[in-house]
Amino acid sequence: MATAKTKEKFKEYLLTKGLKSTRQRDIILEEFLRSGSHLSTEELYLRLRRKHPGIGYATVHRSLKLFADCGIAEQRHFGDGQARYEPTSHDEHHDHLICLSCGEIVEFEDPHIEKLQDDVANRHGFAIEHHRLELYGRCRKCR
Amino acid sequence: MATAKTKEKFKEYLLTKGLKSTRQRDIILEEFLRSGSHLSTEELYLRLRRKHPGIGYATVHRSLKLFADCGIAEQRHFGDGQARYEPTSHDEHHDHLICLSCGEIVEFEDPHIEKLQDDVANRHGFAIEHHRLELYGRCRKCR
DNA sequence: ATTAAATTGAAAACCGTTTTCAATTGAGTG
DNA sequence: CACTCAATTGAAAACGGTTTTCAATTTAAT
Repeated sequence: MATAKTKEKFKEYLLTKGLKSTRQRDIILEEFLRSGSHLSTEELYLRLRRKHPGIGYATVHRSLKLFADCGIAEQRHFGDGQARYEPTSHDEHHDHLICLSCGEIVEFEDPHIEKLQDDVANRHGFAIEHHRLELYGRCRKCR
Repeated sequence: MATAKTKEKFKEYLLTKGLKSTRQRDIILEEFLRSGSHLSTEELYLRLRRKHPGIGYATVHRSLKLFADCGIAEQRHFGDGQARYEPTSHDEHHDHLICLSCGEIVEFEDPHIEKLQDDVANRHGFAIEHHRLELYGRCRKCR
């Protein structure tokens, strides 16, 4: 858990951009890192409200965007029409399995697939910046 | 171009559901099939308006959903926040390369990748219903 | 023709996201 | 420690794509 390092990186980012370190940002980042992956803005906002009723939705929203700009979070879109954020993992890039029944989201890595994707891109003359691979179905419990 | 067959399938679908065949639906389906892939509701609506100014946005929207329910169209979401529809292809399943500069969308097939996806799903006990693979980057012209 | 149900177009509602704005706070400066 | 000024905040409004509502119209079966 590189929580300290992540906070460091965020502080660094704020400095270089002339932005300010605030109580709210600290609290939101803390909760974001504690709460695990794939949270929507709404979900994070609701969690925060338990202990910090003063923090507004807009601030949560803006903080998540900041985290993404800074590189410590990534925005994702699964099929349900709302943005979700996950802390940037410093391991291998990963993709997602999503259960259509219970909503569970499982991460996986497969370098072999990544390689084949690069091949496809090359074949079409594309310079890939990022990709998205999601497998939707029923998890072991739900089927 | 299995246009006739597609129209047939749609008529069939309307019948079995007790829905009605209308002038508007005919026109919208015609234009949808003529216009090629990956159109948003808005885009299709604008095209239609040229020759058929009477047709409303809501009707285009509802027709596209009907087409999807019927199985002759599929809804997609690429990164730009609006739904796009493409006629269901009866060939191999395909995925997409999307150019971040010009918005061009190229289709590709790769059975090898599909196979590896199935392997991943099995490993995690998932029964896959569908998947989504999109490669975002710059196309040959744009880079 | 008659009828009942489905469909239509315009406008309003919806919902997640983003912006506005006045009040507050953070962090350098004298 | 004030002081200042830009950045930030929370509430509410605006936004943009999607979906629904509703009265009028059309369809298809009688």
